[in-house]
Formats: sequence, C-alpha cells, structure tokens
Amino acid sequence: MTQTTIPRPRKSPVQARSAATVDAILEAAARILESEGFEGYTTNAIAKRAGVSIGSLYQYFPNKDAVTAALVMADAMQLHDNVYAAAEATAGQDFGVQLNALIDVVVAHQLDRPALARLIDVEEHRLASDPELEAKHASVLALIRELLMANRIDLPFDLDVVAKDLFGMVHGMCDFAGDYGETNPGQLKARIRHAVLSYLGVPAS
Amino acid sequence: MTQTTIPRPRKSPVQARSAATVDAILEAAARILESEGFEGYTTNAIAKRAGVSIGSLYQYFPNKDAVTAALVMADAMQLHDNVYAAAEATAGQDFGVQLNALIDVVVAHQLDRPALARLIDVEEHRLASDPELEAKHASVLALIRELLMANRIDLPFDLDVVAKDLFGMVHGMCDFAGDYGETNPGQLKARIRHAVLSYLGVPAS
DNA sequence: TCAAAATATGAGCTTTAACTCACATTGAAA
DNA sequence: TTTCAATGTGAGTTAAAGCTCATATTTTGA
Repeated sequence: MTQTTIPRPRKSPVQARSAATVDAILEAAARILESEGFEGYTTNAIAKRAGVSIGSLYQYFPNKDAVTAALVMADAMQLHDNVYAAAEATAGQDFGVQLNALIDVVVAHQLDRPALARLIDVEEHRLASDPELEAKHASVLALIRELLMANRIDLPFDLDVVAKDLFGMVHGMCDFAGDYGETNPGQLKARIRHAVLSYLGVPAS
Repeated sequence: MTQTTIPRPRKSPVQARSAATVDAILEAAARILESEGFEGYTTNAIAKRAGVSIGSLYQYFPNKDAVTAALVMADAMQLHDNVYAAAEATAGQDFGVQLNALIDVVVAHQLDRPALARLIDVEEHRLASDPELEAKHASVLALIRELLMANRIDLPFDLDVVAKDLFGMVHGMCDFAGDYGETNPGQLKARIRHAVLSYLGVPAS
C-alpha cells in the first residue's frame, strides 16, 4: 500500500462562487463514478463534467484521492445525519416504529444510487481511514446500540456484535437487492424488517 | 462505460509449462490485488510477481481485464464447487446440518482472504457480465432454493426472494465482520446460523 | 538429430491521466 | 476607482502503465 499524501482540501473556499465550484466538482465526481465506474473516473473528466477547469479542481483538492475522500465523507455524513434525524423524529415511540424509520433511511441511502453506493464503499476501504470518518461510522453503530438498549431488547449475543450484525445484514440485503435490480423498495423494507425482528427474537407487531 | 474488448484468453496453453505460467499469473494477480489493492494492480507488477515476462502475460491474456475476468471466474467456480460439494456431503441429513455445511463454505470463502473477496466483488460488477459467470451465480441460488424446498420450510416470502435475501444477508454479515477484523470465525458462523434460522422461522435445534 | 511449433523474453513504443504554472478574470475593501 | 486577494483557466509537462514485437529458448514429434 503506497503512502498517499493525506487527502485534505488544499484551501477552503471563502467566497460563494468557490464554494459552488467545490460542490460542482463533488457532484460531478459522484455522477461520473456512478455512470462510468472507475474506468472514466479521471480528474480531467470530473472537471469537465463540473464545468470548471482542471486548474480549479487542483486549487481545492491536492490530488485525486482528496476528491474521492471528500465524496466518501459527504456520503458518510449524509447517512449519519439522516439516521439521527430519523431517530429524533421517532424518539419515544414504539420500537417497531423507530426501527422502521431507521430501515427507511438505510434502504433509501443504499438503493437510491446503488452503483454509486457500492463504489463509495470500495473507496472507503482503499483510502487511509480518516478518524473523522471512523467517528461517523462508530456513531451510527452507537445509535443502533442505544435503540436496542432503550427498548430493553433481549439480545442473543453481545450488544456490540449484534449492532454490527444488524448493520451488515441490512447492508448486504440492500446491496444484493440493488444488484439484481429490485424495483419494489417497499417489499425490500418489509423483508429487512422481518430479518431484523426475527434475529432479535421480537415478535412482529 | 467504454466498450472493452471481450476479455477472453488469447490462446490456450497446451504444454505443461504454459499452464503453469497461466496459473502463476492468476495467483500473482490475486496476491497483488490482496496486498496492494487496485493501486499496485498493474500488468507489469503481476508479471513480475509471477516470475514471468510481461510478454508471456499478453500471450495468454489479450488485455488486463482478461486477467481480472479469469480471476473472478476462478473465484466464482471455487465457491460454486465448494457449495455443491458441501451439499452432496450432507445430502439427506438434517436441515440444520446441511445449512451448517453451506454456511461453513460461504464464511470460509469470504473470510479466508477478505480484502481479496471484496475487490473481486467489485470487479465482478465492473466487468461486462459473462454468461458463464452468471450461470455459476444462478446455480448457487438454485442450490439454496432446492435446500429450502426439499426440507419443506415454511417461507415468509417468495422462494426466489428468500434465497436472495439469505445470500445477501450472509454475504453482508461476513463482509462487515471482515472489515472490523473478526478473529473468531466460529462465533460468526453461529450468529449467521441464528440469523438464517430465525429469518426462516425455524426453531434452533 | 533436427526442424517446426510452442513458449518465453524485455526493451521500448504509445497512450493516457495526474498534475503544474504562468497568466486572466472577478470580487471586495478602502 | 483602484488595488489586491481570491478565483479561474487550459495548454503543456511528466510519469506511469498498457501493450507490441523482434528475437531467443525450449519442447515435441518424426
């Protein structure tokens, strides 16, 4: 594994137009990754699709990996924020309701742009792990643990391990569903709900 | 998605030494992908690690993707063969025993070389889907369906969908376990077994 | 033993993509 | 209005990686 320079923004945008440039670059990067895969994912292509010059791209990102890292981080933050928003919105309600809200978020996150989600996953592993990124992940797992504890669910295994299993399970089912072109997110959610509840030994409501 | 030339062996080896060359190339490709990721995965590096010249590599593979395709196919065949071997070895026995055998194979396949398994997964999606490869996958799913039918399991959903869910679920749990460095494959198997059995509504034996 | 086919070699050609830099344009503070 | 910092530009440099090909070596079969 070659030591890549730490992928961090070179300079922060201060004016509105440069912030727009950065946004355009990230959005273009996502779209190219989604439509072309790693194949066509080049900095020149990203700049072109974003409608900015290649020079501008390198003004805000020291190298290609920095663009990808920013993309990965944005994705992680989105999941994190949506998950927490869903939890807050359903706080105090039935366990089933809270669980549904979480599943909605995760399924949406994975199925909305399945190809992109998968490639971001890969890059997430390839890039040197960013503490900030790790924190977001840990935070999502913590939320799952809290949900389980607050509802005094009888766990078949360690709390820690159960949270990870559930996350992996849901992720895997979504991923695979995305692969064979699942068209009915509603039914997928129902199945995931069933999988989670039965794993936990909670009778379906 | 650029039209890549169909990744097919350029010529088949007829002498023993050339077969050895091809094997060495594939093994080297796997090892590099595993230890360096896509980063260092170059045809020159593969040839070097395999101890053969770059010219030899291109004698048997028309391009880089052809090497990767062969690797992916070999992986799929290995899973397929192991799964079928496990099914035959436990044919006629308890559902629980048969299921355990299958889980053993899948966990081993995914956890033996987790980094490699993940990257092969990615390439599997990037490459134009090979009918032969699709057939192997379909065949594995068919085996799961047969197992469920032969044991007259009461299914919560469509047979087809259940098979896919189970595969995705197991895959996801293994993948995630590989990520955080699961050291205890035995416990992972137990949890997967629990997840599968409870999804199916089969009481643990 | 020997010719022909199969296999192996690696320097180097070619393409491509990451990245630079000298210069142009725009925005904001004074 | 002026001035300087912030931002934008894209032709061109550079390094690397895919791939070729003329040539060398090994194996086979007659």
